[in-house]
Amino acid sequence: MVIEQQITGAVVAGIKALYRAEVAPEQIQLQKTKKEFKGHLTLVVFPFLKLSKKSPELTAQELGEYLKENEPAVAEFNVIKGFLNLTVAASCWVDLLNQIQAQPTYGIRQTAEDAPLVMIEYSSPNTNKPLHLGHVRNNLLGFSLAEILKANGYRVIKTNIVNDRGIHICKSMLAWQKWGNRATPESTGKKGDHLIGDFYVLFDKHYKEELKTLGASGLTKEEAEAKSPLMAEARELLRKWEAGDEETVALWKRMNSWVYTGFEETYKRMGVDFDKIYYESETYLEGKSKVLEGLKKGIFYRREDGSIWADLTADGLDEKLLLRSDGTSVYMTQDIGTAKLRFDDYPISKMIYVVGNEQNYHFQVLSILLDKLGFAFGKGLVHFSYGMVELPEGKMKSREGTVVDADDLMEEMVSTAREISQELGKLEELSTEEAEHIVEMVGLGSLKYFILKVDPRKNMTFNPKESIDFNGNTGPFIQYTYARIRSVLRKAEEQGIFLPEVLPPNIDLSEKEEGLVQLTADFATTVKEAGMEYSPAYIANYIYDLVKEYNQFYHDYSILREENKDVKIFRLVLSSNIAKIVKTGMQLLGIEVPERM
RNA sequence: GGUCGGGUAGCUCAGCUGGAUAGAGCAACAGCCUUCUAAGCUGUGGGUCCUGGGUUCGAAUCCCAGCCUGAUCACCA
Repeated sequence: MVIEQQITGAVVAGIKALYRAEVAPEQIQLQKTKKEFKGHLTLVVFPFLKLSKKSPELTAQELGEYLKENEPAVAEFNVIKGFLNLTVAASCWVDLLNQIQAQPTYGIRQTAEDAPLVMIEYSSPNTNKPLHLGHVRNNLLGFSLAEILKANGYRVIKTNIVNDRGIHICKSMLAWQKWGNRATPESTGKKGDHLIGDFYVLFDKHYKEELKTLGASGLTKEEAEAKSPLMAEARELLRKWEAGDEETVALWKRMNSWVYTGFEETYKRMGVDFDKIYYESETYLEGKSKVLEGLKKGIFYRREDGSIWADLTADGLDEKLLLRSDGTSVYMTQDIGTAKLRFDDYPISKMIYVVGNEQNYHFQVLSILLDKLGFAFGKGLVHFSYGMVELPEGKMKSREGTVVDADDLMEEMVSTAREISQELGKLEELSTEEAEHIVEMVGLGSLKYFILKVDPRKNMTFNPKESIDFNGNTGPFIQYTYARIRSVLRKAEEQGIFLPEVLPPNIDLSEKEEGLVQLTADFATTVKEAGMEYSPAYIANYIYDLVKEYNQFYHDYSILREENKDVKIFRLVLSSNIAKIVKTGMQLLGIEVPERM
C-alpha cells in the first residue's frame, strides 16, 4: 500500500534525523493498529531502542512528533508502551479510495505475453468410479490456485491426467461383461461414471464372495487371492488390453467414454475446467522409454529378475522400483512419461501437482528422479499437498459405503439453498429461471467456500448435515452482502445519482469508513500473499473480514439517506468498490456472486 | 522404527515472516426489523494456545525434548 511505503520512508528519515542512524526500510515494523486502540498504523519501536538509547515511551514520542511534523500523511499519534499508533489523514483515505476506484481490476496483475508459464495438474480421477468429496476439494483447490496465480501475473495451464488404464477399469469391464446385460447410460438413465462405478462395486462383491468360498475350503487369504478365478480374468483382460486386443480395446473405449460424459457434467456444474487433458494410456509408454534411457546412462540399475530400480539412498530415501520384472510400468514410470510429454508440449517454467498429502513421498521421489533424468524443472516441482476430507465418523471408505458422492453433494447443497430461500421468501417476484440460477450459486457457493476457507494443508472435517450452514463465516453470507450492496447501488441509480470518477478530497470520515478503505486496499497484498503461499484460504478469510466489517458499517450508517451529499457519494463509492473487491475475490475462489438473493 | 504434516473455546476454523488484553463462526442465552435486503447487527458466557525446557525487552508463533494424532515407507494408483 502506498501510504505504508510513504510512512516507512518517513520513519527511516526520522531515525536518521533524531538518532543519526541508518535503518533499512525492511527493518521498520509498520503494522495495522489493533481495533481496541486509536489509529490506523502502528510502529513498533522496540527495535530502535539501541539507537535512541531512551525508553520505549520516549522513543515513540519523539518519533511520533517527528512524523507529525514532517510527514503530511500522519495527522495524529498516540503512544502506548513501545507502540506508536499513527492516525493517517482523512484526505489520504479518500485519495486511496480514488486509486482503487480508478482500477477496475484492483489487486489483479495483468499477465504479460512472456510471463512465466505455470502448469497446474489437478483432479486426476480414475475412470472406474464417480468423483467424490476428496476430488471436490482437489478440484476446487486446483481451480482456485490457477485463478490466484493468474491474478499474480503468471500464464497458467490447467491440466488433468486421467488414469484411464489399469486393473481397476478391467474389473468394471469384466463385471459389465458378466452381469451387465448390455446396460448403457441411455438404457438405465444413469450417469456414465455412476454406472461404471456400480460395476466396479459389483465386481468387488462377487470377488469377496469368491474369496469366502475359497477360504471355506481351507485356503489362507493370500492363497485365495492368488487363486481367485475372477481376479485372474481381470488380469487376463488387462493383458489383452496391453496387447491391443481389438474387442477389449473397443469395450474399454466405450465404457471410458461413458465415464467422460459423466465427469464432464460434474466438472461443469462444479465450475472447473482444463486447458489440456492427458490420458495415462497415452503417456505410460513414454515413461518406460525414459526409464530405459536412464538405465543406459547408469542412473538406474537392473536387478537379476529384470526389474529396474533407482537407488535413492544417497538422497536419504529408499530404493524405488521403476519397471516391473515383466517390463510393465508402475505409477512412477507413468508420471515420468507424463512430465516428459508436458514439457515437450509447453515451455513450462513451473509445474504444480495438486495431489493429496498421502502422496508426499511419491512426489519427493519424482522430483529427484526428474532431476536425475535431466529435466530442468524437476528440482523445483511443487507438490501442492492438501489434507484429507474426513467425515465425523472418520475417513471415507468406499467399501463401507461412506463415500460422499460429488454429484449428490452438489445437488444436496443446491436443494438446501432452495428450501432456505423459499422459507425466507427470497425468491418471490423472481422468474423460475432467475430463482434457479441464484439457488445454484448459493448452494455451490456454500460448498466451495466451506472447503476453500480452511488451510489446504490441513485435514478437514466435513459434516454433511451440519456443514451446510448459510449464516456466519460462509459463502452465502458473503454473497448476501454483495447482493445488498448491489441493491443499494441500483436504488442510487434509480434516484439519478451517478458516481464520480474522483471524489473531492475534503470529506469528513468516520473511523469505520477509514478502516474500510484501508481494509479494501489490503486486497492487493492478500492476492500477492495467496499467490506466494499457494493458499486460497488467504483470499477466503480476507473476504470474510472485509464483508463482516462492511455489514457493521451498513448497519450503523445510512447511505442513501445521508444528508451530506459528499459523504453520501463517498459511501456509495466505498460500497461499490467493496462490491468490486468481493466479486473479484470470490472469482479467485471460483464462486459466483448474485445481484440479488 | 524412519520421514513428513497436524495439535488454539464444547464443535468447525483464523492467527504462526516473534509484538499490545489470543480472534471469528456454529451451538447456548439476551436484545434489535414503521428505517438502504434480519442469509444481517449488538451483547453475555466460554481458553493450562498438547506438555516441559530454551532464545528474547517480548513466544500460540522460533529452537530442543517428549506426548497425542494423521499420512507414508508396495513389482497398487
